[in-house]
Amino acid sequence: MPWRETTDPYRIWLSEIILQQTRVAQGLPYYLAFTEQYPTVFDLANAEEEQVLKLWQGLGYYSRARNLHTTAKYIANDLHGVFPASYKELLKLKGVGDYTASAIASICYDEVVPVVDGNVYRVLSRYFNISTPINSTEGIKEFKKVAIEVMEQEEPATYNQAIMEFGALQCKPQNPYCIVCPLNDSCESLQKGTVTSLPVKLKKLKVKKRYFNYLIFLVDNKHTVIRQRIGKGIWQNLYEFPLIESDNEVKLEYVEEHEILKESMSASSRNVTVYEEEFKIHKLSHQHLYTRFYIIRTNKSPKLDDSCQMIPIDKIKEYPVPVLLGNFIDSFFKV
DNA sequence: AACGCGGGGGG
DNA sequence: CCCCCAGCGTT
Repeated sequence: MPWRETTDPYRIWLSEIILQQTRVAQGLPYYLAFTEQYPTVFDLANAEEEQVLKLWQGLGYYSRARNLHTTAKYIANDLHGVFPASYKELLKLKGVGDYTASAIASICYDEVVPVVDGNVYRVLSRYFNISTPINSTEGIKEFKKVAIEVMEQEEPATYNQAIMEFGALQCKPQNPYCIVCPLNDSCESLQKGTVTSLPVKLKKLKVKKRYFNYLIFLVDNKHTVIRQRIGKGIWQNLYEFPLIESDNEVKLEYVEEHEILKESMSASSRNVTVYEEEFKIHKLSHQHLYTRFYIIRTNKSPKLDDSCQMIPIDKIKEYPVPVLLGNFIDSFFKV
């Protein structure tokens, strides 16, 4: 892995942000793209947020990209490009929490601070047979304490990366091959037969259903309308098409009668069709989006509020969009 | 202390 | 269908 070949704090920081809640296989191409496009923290700081989000497109948890950019500007402009060099100071950076601060401090500055990520929770909970839920306040404190106690003092960078890799390759979530594990003679959960039930994690959230009705304007077959998502919620600062969200499935008439469409132009000057009757169900970890796309062909410029902008269709790929819309754009516009 | 936040991959 | 992933910020 390329981030194992450097101790440049910029690259270690970048790799750790990308890898938060993200598998190495998914994050690696993004790491390569970011280091290519932005070789230094100054290059990243000088970019527009929209460009950063575009390069981040598809990786999810977009607050990571926004915080990444904010922190890059802070380090480039206020700290003159010099990263904080301790766990305590790193922790103050936006988007850098306990795990990431420990990772950077140990890998770049040889500080003896343990990383406690999903892998480490699993290894420690099994080896010491600890059933405290890893996502409870108590569990977080308990595992951090244990991690500090058992941490090797000599090579913190190697130790931290090793215990994570041990969790990823040997002490795997499913079907760990304990018979060949080098720790099997002292692993408490293996002795007690609790390996498959550890680590303990508290309840999962209920998934919410939402209905997204996207309006795809085709003005003279050359322009379309998009707007940026603002405020709270999913996909903050990414772009999307004008959206009618509803509590339930709606019919074509509902969309045609909706004020967004009614006020945009007269019914006689447009033609509304459904792209695909079948819902496109986009699954996020906490909500399912039942999505339909409505194609609105017209020769007149629609009157929409100031948050919307009309753009040439051949420029649509320059805007950061969620995967759901990226897939639609690929299949519908074929650009 | 609980919740919101993406998307992909494996069993 | 489920769970998990080199977690963090907000409420």
